[in-house]
Amino acid sequence: MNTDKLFEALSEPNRRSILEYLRVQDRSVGELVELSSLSQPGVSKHLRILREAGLVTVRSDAQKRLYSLNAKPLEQLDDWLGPYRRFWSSKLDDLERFLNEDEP
Amino acid sequence: MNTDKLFEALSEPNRRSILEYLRVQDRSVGELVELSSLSQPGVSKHLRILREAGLVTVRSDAQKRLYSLNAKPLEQLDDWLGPYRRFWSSKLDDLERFLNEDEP
DNA sequence: TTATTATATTACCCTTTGGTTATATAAATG
DNA sequence: CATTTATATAACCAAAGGGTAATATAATAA
Repeated sequence: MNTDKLFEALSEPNRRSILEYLRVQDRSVGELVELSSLSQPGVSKHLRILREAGLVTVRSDAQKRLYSLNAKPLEQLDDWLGPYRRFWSSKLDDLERFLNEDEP
Repeated sequence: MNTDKLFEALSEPNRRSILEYLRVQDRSVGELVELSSLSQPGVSKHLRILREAGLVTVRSDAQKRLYSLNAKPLEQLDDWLGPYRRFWSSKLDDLERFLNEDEP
């Protein structure tokens, strides 16, 4: 899945909220509408973007559509963070200092 | 620093590129212009947004302005990912299965 | 089959975004 | 001080984004 689309999908606060609701349990569109402060089409539009980013999956249950979190793509985000980790980990900063200890 | 602003800043591919350039070494605006495919004002605008998200810092060197990466805010992203990790870590998935082994 | 329920799409609106060119500002240099 | 160099801001524009009401679709229920 595309990294650009992933970041794009995550850039919207309402979409991140939806992911957090789905982290707790699967939800129908109607439930997500109640949980959010959005209209039904609003929620559906966000769900579409999340689906296209691979962050959620749907299955049908009678007339309802149940959405589930699919966190797999977030692993990409974790990977993206990888090279930046050393910059905020103070322990590694110490290690760096140690490795560069040649200078006076 | 604000989480919304952080995600927003990271949602733009050119801005993520700039961060990667700065991960290697500090850069003047002019250098970033050459590295990117953007106009000088274009780069300056992105740098402003990165600055406001706390992801870069500036210092002056003669007429130049040298930008540095500040990865600290990315720790927030790492934290945000926290609760999602268990969803993609297959090892933990195995642990979950084990913990739920009561069911036939 | 018709009506009801649940969701997706369409059509619109307004605001924001990302890009550019032109211009202002700031520092160094002749 | 005038000029050059380097960057930031302003002004502007087209496109995208996010929101809603209205409408289409899909599945169940009467």
